[in-house]
Amino acid sequence: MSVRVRFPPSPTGYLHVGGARTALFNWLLARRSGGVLVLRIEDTDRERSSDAHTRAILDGMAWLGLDWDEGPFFQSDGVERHRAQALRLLAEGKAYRDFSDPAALREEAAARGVGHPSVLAREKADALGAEEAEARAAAGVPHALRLRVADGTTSWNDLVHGEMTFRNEDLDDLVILRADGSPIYNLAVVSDDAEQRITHVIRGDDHLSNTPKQVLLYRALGLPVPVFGHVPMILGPDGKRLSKRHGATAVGDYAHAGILPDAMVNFLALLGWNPGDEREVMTRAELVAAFSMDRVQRKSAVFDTEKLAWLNGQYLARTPASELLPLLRRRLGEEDPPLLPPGTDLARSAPADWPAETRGPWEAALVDLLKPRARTVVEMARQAEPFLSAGVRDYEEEAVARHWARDPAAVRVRLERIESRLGAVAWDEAALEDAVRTLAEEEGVGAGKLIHPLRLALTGRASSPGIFEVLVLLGRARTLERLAAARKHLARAAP
RNA sequence: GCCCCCAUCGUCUAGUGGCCUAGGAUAUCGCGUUCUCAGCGCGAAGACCGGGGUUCGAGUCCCCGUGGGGGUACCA
Repeated sequence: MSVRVRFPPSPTGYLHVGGARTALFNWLLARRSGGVLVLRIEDTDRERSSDAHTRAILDGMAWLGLDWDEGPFFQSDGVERHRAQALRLLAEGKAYRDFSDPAALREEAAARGVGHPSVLAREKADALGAEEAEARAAAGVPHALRLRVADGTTSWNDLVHGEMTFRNEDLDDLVILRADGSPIYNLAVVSDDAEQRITHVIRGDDHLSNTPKQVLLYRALGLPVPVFGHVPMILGPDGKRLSKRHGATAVGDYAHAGILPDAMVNFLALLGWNPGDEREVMTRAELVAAFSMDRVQRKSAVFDTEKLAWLNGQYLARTPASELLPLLRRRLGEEDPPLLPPGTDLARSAPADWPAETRGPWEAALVDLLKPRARTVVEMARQAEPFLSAGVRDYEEEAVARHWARDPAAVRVRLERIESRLGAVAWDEAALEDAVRTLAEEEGVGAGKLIHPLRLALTGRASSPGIFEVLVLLGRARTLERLAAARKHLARAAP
């Protein structure tokens, strides 16, 4: 029998990382086993569900590269089936009508010290008798339907927790159909999972205590019980369930923060699972090949954004410039103020004297320079800034203090000498490096004494990619312009 | 309250009775490479929640406690 798994998000919000991880484990299992992943939108909570949320979730899946094989199905399309099954249970005597008022029932249960209100509901139903119940129902008296849970225990063999057993007395005579005729979640899920012939239910362990109820429902309905696997939840840094107050929890937030989908998938896979060896940076194919439910952790995991950032940095360094370019371009447009007018090509920021014929596209060279030292696309955008603006916007205060302020007059002279050397030298890394180092020797100073002030003059910052690479990327004309501007700035500061 | 799950470095984890003076990764710190930053290389520091058992031997099995999490709805 081939594996059929499902991912059933509620469209009551965006796709959050916990959901994404559950989706990923299902996807991994499906792909690993050559099975099928079914996407089902559980939209029965009409109040909170919306099409916009459904789209957001689908977008999140698409971004992560998690494709599904069947669906999306909508749970709301199955309500007639759910209702019919509830009624069938009633007809078979496996469920009963509950005419009581829920609030009153709770109060009475509390007053009498009865653990479960449903035992009262059952008492009342039994006292009422089947005939009277039918009469009332026929008269249109509103009532819910409850499953009659027999004594005994309910067990299943969980893929991650092993043998699980619950005492039925600790379970409710759960409502399966509300007084308004709408089916309750546990019934809808069981019905849909059976309808969609789901063989493995892989979900968060917050569903652990729903499972015995669902097993009871499968049995009552005479449906095959799937295999269950309850994966641990994802926690915030404080050890509490991950939620909005921890900051970014939506998958889209991470896309926006410049995380690559492959990195996110890799990171999520490692949250509660490991391949059994010491690999960490793994491609999708490697993840699929290595995945197995029996290496899923039982303990919940803290979502560590630092490690995500590290992993993302690993991916950035390995991703070709051509793939990063569109992401960087979009991000540049999102900066405030935009570093690049949205929709514009990055190539238009290239210096006029860039020799594309020998060095290839300027924007690709830029990305290759930036990507090894950035952990996110957002960082790349920030580091790209000095290469995009017409001139240096402002000189970092701290950098000025360190590299210029001590002896502005001397710095000015040195910049001037660099400027005159660079006017004539061939514009490639080796020649530039030679020119600068030769000058340093002639001046009798370490190369750093030239390089640091030069970096500040060209980028406005104390740190950047290697200075000679920066020079190459800036081109001669811009370099000379910026040097002149820097000298002017220095002259104003210390005439 | 009741039911359930969980418990190894700050974090993600390896570990399925002797291979553990507990391994890796990240984060932190130091050194090196070097024009800065990042990276990379090397190194340091850092954990078996507590108590009882079982056993020749326990991080590994059992019990209790403690802590954390989930559930307890005519929510999903």
